[in-house]
Amino acid sequence: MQPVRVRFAPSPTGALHIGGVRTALYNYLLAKKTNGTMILRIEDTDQTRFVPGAEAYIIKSLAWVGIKIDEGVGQGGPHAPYRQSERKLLYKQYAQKLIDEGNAYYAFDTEEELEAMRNRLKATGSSHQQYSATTRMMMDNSLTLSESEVQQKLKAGYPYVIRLKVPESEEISLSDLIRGEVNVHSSQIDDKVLMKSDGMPTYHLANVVDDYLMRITHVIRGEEWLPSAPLHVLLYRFLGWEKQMPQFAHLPLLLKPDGNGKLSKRDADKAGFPLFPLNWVDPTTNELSKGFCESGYLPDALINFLAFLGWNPGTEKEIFSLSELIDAFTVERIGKAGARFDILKAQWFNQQYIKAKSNTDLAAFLLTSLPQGITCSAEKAAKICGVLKERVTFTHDFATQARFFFEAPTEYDQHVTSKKWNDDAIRVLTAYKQTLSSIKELTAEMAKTTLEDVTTSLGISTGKILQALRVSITGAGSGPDLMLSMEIMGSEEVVSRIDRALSTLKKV
RNA sequence: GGUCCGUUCGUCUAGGGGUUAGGACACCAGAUUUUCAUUCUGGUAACACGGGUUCGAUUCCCGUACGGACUACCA
Repeated sequence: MQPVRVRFAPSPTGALHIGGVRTALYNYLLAKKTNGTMILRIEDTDQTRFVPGAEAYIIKSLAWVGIKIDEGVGQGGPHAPYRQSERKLLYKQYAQKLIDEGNAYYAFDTEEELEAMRNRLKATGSSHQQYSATTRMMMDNSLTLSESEVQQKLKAGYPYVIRLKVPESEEISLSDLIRGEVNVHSSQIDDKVLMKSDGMPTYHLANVVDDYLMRITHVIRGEEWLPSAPLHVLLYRFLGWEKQMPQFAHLPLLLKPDGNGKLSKRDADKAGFPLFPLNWVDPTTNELSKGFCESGYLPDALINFLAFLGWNPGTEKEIFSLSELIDAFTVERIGKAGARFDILKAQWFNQQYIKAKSNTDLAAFLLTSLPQGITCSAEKAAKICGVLKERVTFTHDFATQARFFFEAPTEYDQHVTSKKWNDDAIRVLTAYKQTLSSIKELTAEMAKTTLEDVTTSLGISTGKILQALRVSITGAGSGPDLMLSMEIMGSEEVVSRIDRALSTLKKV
């Protein structure tokens, strides 16, 4: 396949939704697969929705998940600037061309007039209340006004927009890489605003102009854009760019985990899972949106999970690194139907990726989240992670599950003590700690054989007292391999903990 | 309401005119583990419905239902 030029084009209105991350990912996969170019374009043509920090957040998020931008905001490139607000002047000439050639027109209608038009139409029972071929001649625009009236209004500084003059009756078809042929009748499309009264283009114009200028070959975006795709086709045609029109691929949506509808932040909050790559604090409301990163997910796991929401390689392999995804990816294998977001599956992927990491890599997660005042060598942290990794789902689980390595228990699980703390246990532990105290370098193997020696000499089965030993050392009834844990703690610590348990739990 | 898009186990999905409709997550059971977790083995569970086309349709066509997106001077 020829190298593609694809773009991810979010608008900086807040945190980057996970669906956006998936869109970016699919773009990226195709770009890398074909040795092409991944472009980041910021679509900030709506100045009223601009949110400070959002752009930086988007860039940071993409970097975190491992999506590298070849060209675009924060990166530069031959088609700079990549921020639409900075390209403002560019769009005007194309709008002008459309007007000059009779494919667009000025419209001076006020908001009230538009509203009145809609109400009028609604009252007559019209199926759609749009500014279109059937209504445009009743409105205040350069189609109904005389040339001199128009010039006069423009000179006088009347606010105006530029609207596309959509053909009255024509079948518009486009071929979508995922959905095949899609046909829409032009009568269903309204005369969309191309240039707003503040001089900014709308998405429709800006997106077509920029995709053309930036030589975009494939537009991969969410399904919510499918209804306006025919409009874009029209724009390419009127601008004379039909031959350079990119291929379209409209991605299926990410759906709510239960029930139906587009996945939203509300659903995520309700179900208690993150919906954004990184934590995000809304600058105006101060509201925190949780990120996958801070919630203990590994970027590779997230990517793997996301890639499989709407795409699959057609084999039974499920664990794919980013570079394996690049190799396996094809647009043909993207599905058509929306995919529910199942956080349990994401957790499973995360677990798999954590288990696959080396102990030394994992140690970083423990080391960085150790409570104040606790120190731990990298070597010891790696050992701890080694015994813990099979039982961990999130990166922060290391710190919580490793607690007992650093802090002797102050209380003991009553369920265990009430059942397992008995005379036999006390006899074994008393003898065991004595033997242990003579051992300098305790290994798991030694811990085990010594324990067996003690129990057999006392005629008590090891299994009967093991829970008591665990609770005396960790305070809990369950945890990682006890002997290995004892090795990591060292005999001195183990002995003192058994001692302490013996004195606090003496009578039951 | 209108337009467009979609519909295989609870979820993500494979498949495709004749299959015991496959896998994964979740769930359940058993085994391993002195605990929990892991791991292993097994199990429950799906082609939305109705018409065609066909010797035969889950697969192709048409409807219906249901779901979703869109319907702004937002993207």
